[in-house]
Amino acid sequence: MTLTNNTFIGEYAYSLDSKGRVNIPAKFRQSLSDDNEGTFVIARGMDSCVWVYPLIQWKDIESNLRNLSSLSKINRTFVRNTARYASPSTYDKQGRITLTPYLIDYAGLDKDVLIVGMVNKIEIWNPTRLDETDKQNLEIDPAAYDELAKNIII
Amino acid sequence: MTLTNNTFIGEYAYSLDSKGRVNIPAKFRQSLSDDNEGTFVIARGMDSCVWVYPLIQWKDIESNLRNLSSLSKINRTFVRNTARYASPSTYDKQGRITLTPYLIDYAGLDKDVLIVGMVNKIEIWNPTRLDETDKQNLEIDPAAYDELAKNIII
DNA sequence: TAAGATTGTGGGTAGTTGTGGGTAATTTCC
DNA sequence: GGAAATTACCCACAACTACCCACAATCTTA
Repeated sequence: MTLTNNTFIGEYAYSLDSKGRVNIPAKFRQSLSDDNEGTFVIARGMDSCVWVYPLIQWKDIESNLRNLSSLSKINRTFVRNTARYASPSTYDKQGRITLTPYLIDYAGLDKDVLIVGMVNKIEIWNPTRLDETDKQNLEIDPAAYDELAKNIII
Repeated sequence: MTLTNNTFIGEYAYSLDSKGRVNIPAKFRQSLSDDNEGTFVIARGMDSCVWVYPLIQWKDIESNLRNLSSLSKINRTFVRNTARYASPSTYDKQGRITLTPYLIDYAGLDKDVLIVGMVNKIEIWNPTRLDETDKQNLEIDPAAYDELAKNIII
């Protein structure tokens, strides 16, 4: 059974090896469409985690960045912050991608990691940090939920 | 694995040797399309860094500059500042380009340099200066920044 | 339930990449 | 025109990365 292409849901506990490699869950790989050529782009998440995009999804982001003129300082800063920590990573025959030392450090990753499907992308977390983040987010402003409700039906 | 042509992302710590040469990361070179003939154009960045364009990208910029009328003073200044410090540089068999003394001095480059992919061009930084620039940019208007992110990041 | 297939994890090896330096060709200056 | 300085090209080594193989655990299927 295959869900929609390039769509990721669910949570998996995997491990990061000494060479900085993590497995991408088989279900996620199966969901990848062929035009991704088995490649993801890893980037710095807005939370304390690593974001993993399917290549074609990232290309969308890239073409938006390409249209920002470097004459404007805020554009330069934005492009730099986004592109700087990103890098493509093709999975090997075992289904693993290699993370960069910077991102491993940024997300505080150790041997045990959690892989979380975020629908259009994947997040890689240190389990402890995800717990902490969850706790902080428990007190979300109900008004914010009402705002969300306007945009999504569940 | 093939990313989009002439597109650069990621950050690399490399070194500038005594002859003014810096390596262009292998991934960046692989992304260069053949019509660039292994040539980049180095120019003075708007921040305190060196900008490195693929040749064909630079030709685009040139034709844009050509269309700026010299009747306007700001146009004259802009064209002059852009063209004056630019020069082509073909990489050698080891993948290195040679920087001009002026640009090395302008960017304050020492032995250790950071190479940053900026999607359509490459930046070469003195790590210390990039840190400082990062800190200054923290005071950028967050609302304007979020506005950018809203339109781009998925 | 048992056999086979698939999936996750660890490690070895060959090829690639980054860095330093040497030599020949070219340019500059007197 | 010739010497000095600069530039371009080439070679060699060390570190790293990507690829490959092997095994164990899990899931699937008969």
